[in-house]
Amino acid sequence: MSKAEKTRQYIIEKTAPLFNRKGYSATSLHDMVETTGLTKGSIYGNFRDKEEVALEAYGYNSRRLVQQVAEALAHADSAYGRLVAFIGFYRASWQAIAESGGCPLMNAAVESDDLLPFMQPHVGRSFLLWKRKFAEILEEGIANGEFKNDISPEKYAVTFVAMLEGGILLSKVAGDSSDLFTVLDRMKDVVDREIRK
Amino acid sequence: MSKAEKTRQYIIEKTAPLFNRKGYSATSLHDMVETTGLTKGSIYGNFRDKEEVALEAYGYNSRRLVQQVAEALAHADSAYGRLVAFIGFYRASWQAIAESGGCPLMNAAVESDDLLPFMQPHVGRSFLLWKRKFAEILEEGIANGEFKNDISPEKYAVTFVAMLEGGILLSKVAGDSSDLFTVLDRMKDVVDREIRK
DNA sequence: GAATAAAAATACCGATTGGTATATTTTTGA
DNA sequence: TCAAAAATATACCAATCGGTATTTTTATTC
Repeated sequence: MSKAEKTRQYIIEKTAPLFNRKGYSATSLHDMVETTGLTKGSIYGNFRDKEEVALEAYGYNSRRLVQQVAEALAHADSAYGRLVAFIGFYRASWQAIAESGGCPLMNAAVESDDLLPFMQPHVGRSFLLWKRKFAEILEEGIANGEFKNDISPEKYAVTFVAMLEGGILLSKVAGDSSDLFTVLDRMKDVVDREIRK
Repeated sequence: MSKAEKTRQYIIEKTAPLFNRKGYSATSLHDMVETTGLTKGSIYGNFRDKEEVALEAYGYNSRRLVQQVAEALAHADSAYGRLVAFIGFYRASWQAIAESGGCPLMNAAVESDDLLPFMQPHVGRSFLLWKRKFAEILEEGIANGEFKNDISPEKYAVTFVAMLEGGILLSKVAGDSSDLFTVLDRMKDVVDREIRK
């Protein structure tokens, strides 16, 4: 990895949390200079413009979340176990998510609709992947006989993602875990009562 | 109503959609001047600063939403009818909400956490009222025998608000009503199967 | 280790930001 | 209708915005 590639990665990793917390348009070059300890010249030597840094930072933030979830699911040895681990992941890391400024997908989605049009397709893809992840686990469980075979994986996936995002939003606003936990409890209930055989 | 009060109200009503679409910090004085047709001098003659306009605009946006929902519920003559009307309201007006930049509560919530600290308590109160509205209908239905009496109004209220906000988010990102409609269908199902006697 | 290439720092640019002091116009009440 | 007061417009301000040309420093390669 060349020097340039290293600093490029360094800039992304350092600014990513900032972009998630302050927002992608509200984060200024000055903020970026401050948190990286580099200068504008250095940043613009490695990136075309602020948009490019923001886009890479969003990619970093969303990929990190996906990766963390993947790690949480790695030890589960059944579709049911993976669903429970998914729910457990959010129970365990809601505080970290709240402190880092909330769900990166939701933040970028809300900001991107009129302010960051270049980011919108990326956010759209992230949400599709997110729903797919849920749906795949459900399909797997149906295929191997863990789950009832008359359920719609796509519809449950949409409902679960909506509940998760809504729960995160409510808990962030209230500054309290209880609303998200209420939603997570409900999700666990639905899995046990409606999905699991 | 004096001239000043009239223009004050005029400024709020004209800028409110703009704040919801572009965001409260990204909307500039220039934007405000453009959409109102007034000048900076006139705006600053009626408001202390941009924060004050933003706060009033948020109040206007959230109050308008509450009022629209209240109108949708007005004709229902039972707790069940009000729940169905609530769900129906979002089915009928999702496009209008999407075009106006999304749910004003969600937008302000996402932006306020680090960027608009002065707005956070107001948003928190809005969500509390939102949850209360749902819970009240559920309590009413339990009291008059429409609904099962072993359900928790607060927990169902939290779950419903989370589903709604999450569904709106998914549909806005996808630019398509189907995800929100999936969630609304699910809510109707839950009401019929778990809540209604 | 010197020459060269690459990366980073400095110093600057015009445009835009939120905000204000002052001048002008328009309401308003006698 | 005519002053006084209130409301609006004009003209300006310093600070910050994203971005760039140029110089200086640091890596790299022979």
